[in-house]
Amino acid sequence: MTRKKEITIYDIARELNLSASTVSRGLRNHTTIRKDTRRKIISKAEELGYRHNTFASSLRRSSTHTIGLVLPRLDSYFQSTVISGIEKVAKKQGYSLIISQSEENMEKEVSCLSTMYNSRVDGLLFSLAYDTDNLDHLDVFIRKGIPVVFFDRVSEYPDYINIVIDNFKAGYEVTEHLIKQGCRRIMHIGGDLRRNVYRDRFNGYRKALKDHGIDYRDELLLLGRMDQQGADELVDRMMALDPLPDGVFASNDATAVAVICRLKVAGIRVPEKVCVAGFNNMPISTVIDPNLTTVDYPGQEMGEVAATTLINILKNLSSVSLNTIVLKHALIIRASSTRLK
Amino acid sequence: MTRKKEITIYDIARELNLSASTVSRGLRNHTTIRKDTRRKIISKAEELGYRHNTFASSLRRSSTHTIGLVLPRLDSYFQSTVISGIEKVAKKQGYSLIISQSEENMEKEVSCLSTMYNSRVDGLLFSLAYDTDNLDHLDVFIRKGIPVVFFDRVSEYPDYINIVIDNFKAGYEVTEHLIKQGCRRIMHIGGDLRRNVYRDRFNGYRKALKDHGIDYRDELLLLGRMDQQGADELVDRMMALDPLPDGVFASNDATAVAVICRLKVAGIRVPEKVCVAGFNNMPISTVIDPNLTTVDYPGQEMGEVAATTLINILKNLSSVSLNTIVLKHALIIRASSTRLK
DNA sequence: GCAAACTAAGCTACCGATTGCATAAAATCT
DNA sequence: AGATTTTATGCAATCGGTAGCTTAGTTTGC
Repeated sequence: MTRKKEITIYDIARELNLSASTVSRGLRNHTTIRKDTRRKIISKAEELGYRHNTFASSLRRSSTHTIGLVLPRLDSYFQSTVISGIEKVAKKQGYSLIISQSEENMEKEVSCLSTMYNSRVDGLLFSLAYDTDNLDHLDVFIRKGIPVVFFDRVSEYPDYINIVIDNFKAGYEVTEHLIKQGCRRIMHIGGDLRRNVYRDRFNGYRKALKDHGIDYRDELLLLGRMDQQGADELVDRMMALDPLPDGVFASNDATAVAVICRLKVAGIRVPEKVCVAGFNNMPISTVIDPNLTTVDYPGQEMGEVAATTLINILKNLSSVSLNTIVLKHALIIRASSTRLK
Repeated sequence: MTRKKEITIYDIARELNLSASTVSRGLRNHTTIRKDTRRKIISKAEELGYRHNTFASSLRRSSTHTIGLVLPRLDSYFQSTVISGIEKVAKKQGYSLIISQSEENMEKEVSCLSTMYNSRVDGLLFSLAYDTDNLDHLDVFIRKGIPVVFFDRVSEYPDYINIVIDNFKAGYEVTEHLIKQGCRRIMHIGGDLRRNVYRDRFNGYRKALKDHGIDYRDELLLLGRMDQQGADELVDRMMALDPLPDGVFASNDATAVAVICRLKVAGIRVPEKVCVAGFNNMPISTVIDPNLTTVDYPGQEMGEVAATTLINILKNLSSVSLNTIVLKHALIIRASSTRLK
């Protein structure tokens, strides 16, 4: 390994007959440095191939210019759109991003957070794992005054900032739409009700039923992990019902698609016999035949808003008075739930 | 913001009447520290809520325990499986991961790399943007002896380590399969031939044609961006052909799916009239009707191997003699290309 | 019983950028 | 011109951990 000596501000200072302080200030566009001195410093820095030493700087200023991101899964299209949004904003604002996945597991989540804490992130973006049931692992962040912004799977505590969509309303809209298509036995497939996204959608579903004079029935509620494997099992349980539901509102598109596929295999027609709706508006929703009714969820935008919010707090640009930011969603009606009238 | 003072090794040292060096060594399991001294140090550290200061340590040791990852896109299912693999290994090995996307654009790629360089990553994992046509931006890494491991979209230079699958063979296999299904006018849809993945698959396609006595025809080659929008345009161009091809080998599943959807809309039956095959074995491939023939591409595993390889180099565990690691792929034959015999 | 060898721990000079305070030089005022 | 302000720069301490060299204390060897 070639180990070439690093250029420091001292090297630049020596070459220009200046002090290190001046060089340091010059590189950071300090007001007290004359313009042409600054120019000289910057061009010399380039000439020598200087690179800023983040560690020395972080050590001195005890701020790292790094944002931590902890989320349930990396290998999911939805999550990746969120990350993409976060990364774009962070890059533009000059923040580094370190990422860790909890794999939907509270224990791993705790360990991710501890890594983030030890990496001294300036702030944290956070989406909860499936089974997290307390937030004690956030205490250290609070105690140190490290701001935390939740997105998507947010916390119930009012101390944190949350970026969400109106899951209750979205759930209501989907259910109401199914009712208007003539469905009366509507099944809801969701995840752990400790997670706001699932709970709120479920509550929206219940409210819509109630408002339309339909009794809620426990046997039409199916909860479980909504990933690839989980979906199969959930669909098994659905198919075991007799009679089958005449409408299905699944809390994500992957599960809705699994439902449609299974119904098709069983020779049950969608939407004539069973209307199906999903959630998230993933690319898959326009590939499945019939195309899937779903809720457009602005992942990329959510990432951007979350990152922007956090960075504004870090830069003290934002009064921390805001608590929850609600992004727009949209019900997208497609063939899987459309019965011609 | 509460700003509580950080605990340092000096605090621990004072409390235990030891020197900072001893504490530092004790925390790192140095041999010259007595076992019970070490125990005392560690328990005192926990008691006081000490956390290791990475910056001070990085500054002193000029090594960051951080891996940089630069890839074309974050909002892609395939990429996210790779990232997931990388993250798991990095976490297990105690490395932080910082991630940046080039958005398929060489200019941004250059800027990502410069960020990575300035963040002083210990090593770099790298997959090329769509239009990158030289690697000058890697020079600084080479000069500093920072190891770089390519994956998926790799470089042609022999100085770097590459993690790939055998794209040539895979392309050959797909094409040969289509030929065996009776296709004679086989279209190939791919990306920029400067990228190994596209070039190799294309060459495999050509070779298979040749080996089976079919002339290669330029009009049956369609190159372009293979993302969501790009796919639509490519499919437009395909549909303009007269006569249409009787087989299509697309270099990713998204494009293959777009092809099938368009053919279906046009009332052209798949696979009876046109056989279609994709690449990557994304979840979408089992949703499209008919299910898509494709090549299974081990994304998660590729990420794991890339990260492991890099970390082994960083730890000097690996002779750098290895140059290319080829992972297994698998042709997965499904209905979209199966004509009953 | 005393020198040699070994153990365990301490001393101190870094790593490189930052910043409050001091100071020199130049500009402005009286 | 001399006093005062302003502007531009330098000095030196600091952030917290690391590692080479020393040293005090203990064990082993003859």
